[in-house]
Amino acid sequence: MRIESAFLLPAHDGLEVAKLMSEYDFKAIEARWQAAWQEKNTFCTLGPGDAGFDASKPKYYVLDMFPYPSGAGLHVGHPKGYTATDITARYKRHRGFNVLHPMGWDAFGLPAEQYAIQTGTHPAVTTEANVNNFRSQLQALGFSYDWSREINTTDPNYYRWTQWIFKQLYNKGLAYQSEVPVWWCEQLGTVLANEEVINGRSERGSFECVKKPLRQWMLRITQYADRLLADLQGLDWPDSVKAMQREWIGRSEGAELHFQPACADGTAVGAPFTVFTTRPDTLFGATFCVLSPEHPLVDAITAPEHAAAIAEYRELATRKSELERAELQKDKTGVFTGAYAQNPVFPKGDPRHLIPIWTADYVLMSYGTGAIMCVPDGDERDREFACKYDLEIRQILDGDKMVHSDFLNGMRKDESIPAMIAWLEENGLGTGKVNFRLRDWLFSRQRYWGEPFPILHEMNAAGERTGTISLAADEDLPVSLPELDDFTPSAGGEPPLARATDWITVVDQDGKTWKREVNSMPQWAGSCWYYLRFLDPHNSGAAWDRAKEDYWMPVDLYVGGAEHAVLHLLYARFWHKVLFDCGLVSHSEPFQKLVNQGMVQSFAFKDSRGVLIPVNEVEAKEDGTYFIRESGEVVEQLTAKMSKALRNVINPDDVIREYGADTLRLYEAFMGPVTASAPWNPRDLPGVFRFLQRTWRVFERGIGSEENVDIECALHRCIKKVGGDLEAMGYNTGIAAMMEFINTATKVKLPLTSAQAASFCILLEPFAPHLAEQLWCDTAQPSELAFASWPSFDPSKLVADTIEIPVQINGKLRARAVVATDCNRDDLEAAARGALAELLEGEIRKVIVVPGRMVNFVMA
RNA sequence: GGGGGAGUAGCCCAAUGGCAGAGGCAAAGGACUUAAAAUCCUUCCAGUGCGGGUUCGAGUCCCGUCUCCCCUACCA
Repeated sequence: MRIESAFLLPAHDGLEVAKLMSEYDFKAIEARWQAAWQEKNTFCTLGPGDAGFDASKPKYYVLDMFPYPSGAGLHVGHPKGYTATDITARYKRHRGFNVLHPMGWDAFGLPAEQYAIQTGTHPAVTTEANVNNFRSQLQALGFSYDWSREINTTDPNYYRWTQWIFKQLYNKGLAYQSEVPVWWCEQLGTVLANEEVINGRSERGSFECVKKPLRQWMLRITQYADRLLADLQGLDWPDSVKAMQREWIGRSEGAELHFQPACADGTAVGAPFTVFTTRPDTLFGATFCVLSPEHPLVDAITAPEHAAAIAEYRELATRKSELERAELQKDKTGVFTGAYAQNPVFPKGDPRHLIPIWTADYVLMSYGTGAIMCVPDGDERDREFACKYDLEIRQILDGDKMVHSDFLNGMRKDESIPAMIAWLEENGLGTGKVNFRLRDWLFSRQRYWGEPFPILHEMNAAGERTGTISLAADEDLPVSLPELDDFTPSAGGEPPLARATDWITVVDQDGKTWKREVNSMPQWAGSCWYYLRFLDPHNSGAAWDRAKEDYWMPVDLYVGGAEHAVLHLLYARFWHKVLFDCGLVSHSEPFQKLVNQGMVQSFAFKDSRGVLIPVNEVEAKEDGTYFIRESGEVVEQLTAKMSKALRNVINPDDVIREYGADTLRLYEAFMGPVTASAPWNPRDLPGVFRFLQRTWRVFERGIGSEENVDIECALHRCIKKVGGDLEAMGYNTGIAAMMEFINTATKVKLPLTSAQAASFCILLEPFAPHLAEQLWCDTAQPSELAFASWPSFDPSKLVADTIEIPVQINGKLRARAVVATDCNRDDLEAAARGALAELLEGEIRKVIVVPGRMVNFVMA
């Protein structure tokens, strides 16, 4: 692209510059308008309490999942979602909404801390540099964020309120300390939440994790399990995300029942144990029980002659990491304890009364009660185990009917389960019970770069904790992070905050000594409520103003990646419900509509052995196949995630440099439906770039005084289509409609009228705002483009006077009839008969006439 | 094993149950040009993974089946 010297004139001479330009110079245009938006605070949003705020207008809160500002900067996946929300935000402004469209930084987290450990650079320094980089990258894309509302979770003025919300949780009894077996990751030097451990490895870094008992802070999310489940129903969320949350909460109905352990001779030994089952009605078929190796009762009931074998098995199980357990998959192992359980449905002396108790690691201590009753006739896993160890299999099911089950015989499960629960409760043997997979949320980490807890532990004279806890007073918030220069865990495995000896010790007015909590909050804390802080980001007296919350909430559109389907979205819903119960927010759910944008993938190449080859080692042949440059070996093209190793990462800065931000935005939106994943295909970029160029050329013709009917019809079709598509987030088809219009205008070779130009600029603005602003300015439109009313379309201009209607016989196209557009049923049928003529000889059974659409004759 | 989603032209992708094609890429031809690039114009191509069903009419709805992607998994 040629740069003329005129382009270098300052922005305020823009009108003159535009006249000198002969080509679409995106660089000058984008720089100019980004500066203008910033200077004029175009996208600064007023809210309740602000002077000039118009409360009569409807509101629209459109939110992106705010990013973690990584050192790698933005990649082209980020703008896919951000472009979608920006298009919608800009569209809603044209529709007269007060639009809240903010951006911020989820900036606490591990990478900055690990970088600090390696280099000594303070995480705050790294974070600030990364944030500055992210901000300028986002601004280069021309997003209409209200930057005056920018927030950063690591800002003490922000985490002050994160701590304040924690206090509300604590005061409601939802935060507690517990010595729990937790996932400990040696490499990361911290504990992790269940959700952060996948197959025994850390989600971040994929390091091995082990279970270890430690004193930790927990949040009672389980208390909200039922509501978190039930309220999913009213949300406009993807089914997949709802399904994932449902599974994660894992509600299952069944019963708990109690078994008395006994020796081989039937004498009771040890305390009764409880099992959870979804099929208590299969108790007549229970032929053994299994306790998890970690179950506390195992030692107590093990018969002496089995003690050695049991000890060895338990030792093996504890050493086996969760990873190994998962890898061994279905290969079940177990050991007999030598003890028996009394099956209460059979009398003493009945050979079916005593059933052996085994221990096996396919039963997990972390689910249910850590003990199960086994019904090999009903459960596949139990059957497999029974077969392997030659345990009894007793039939209780015939098809879907119960058999050999006394009072349950002949019933289906919908009758037999309640019947059995009633019987159990009557006899004091068990109760109906709802069980959840959801565990309480492990809420503490052993990190520096996180929110400190507003917690003080009382110390006695000997320097020991008394167990009394007090909360930091509201006026003492924030509890700021102390300065450190060593971020590694301190001696004795204490978190890095334990190194800040001055910071830790607090002496109160009475001279009593307290020590600060040295754990910190997990990264999720800040993202649990950031959407509320955006409403009132500079409020120093409260987390948010209630009137502002009342006006803006809930979030109308929330866009982000599917990877947050359970973690962030479940935690945020939990906090929001707690805030709702505290009377601090007006709705029980924060995010009304959720959309997961698809992944932007990239091409990769695979050789004949299946090895992935970096993109820069591959060249294309003329016939469209690919080969390795050095060896000449032909490789297969496939779609993969972008990764440094494959060298197929696309940097948005490069795209902006070559084609401009408008082209990048347009391409991201044109790739396909916003929810679909698709590979970044550099060959498609010139297509959208050409569209912008053609648009530029159409406007280069200047403004015409005469209204051309073809252009006018095409424009009204375009207005209708783009508006409808934007309501449905059909960005790709909306762009196609604008291309259609520009193609028509290009062919007609006449200038647009001023009104036509204005309408088209408004349609274009959400997608390619810089170019739209320039054209708006060049055609001397009054008012401000960003808030110009969306044009309306004239239905009479949408269609021609006559249309061609397909005429079918038995659903097959046989002729066409040209009729007036507003042709009625009878006239249409007559015209159709005329078009078919002699083909209609024979019995006509039925005639289907759809005015404006088609005619179908059903013939014998 | 369970759950979610997708299969339409050489490729990406459109089609309130109503003529399979809006748009883009690629390809071919032409105009312009000394030439090339750019630009403009024109053209080419599938019957919708497969098998049934409902319907006057199915890419679209229902049943079955195959393939691919994502999530999840001894959850009792």
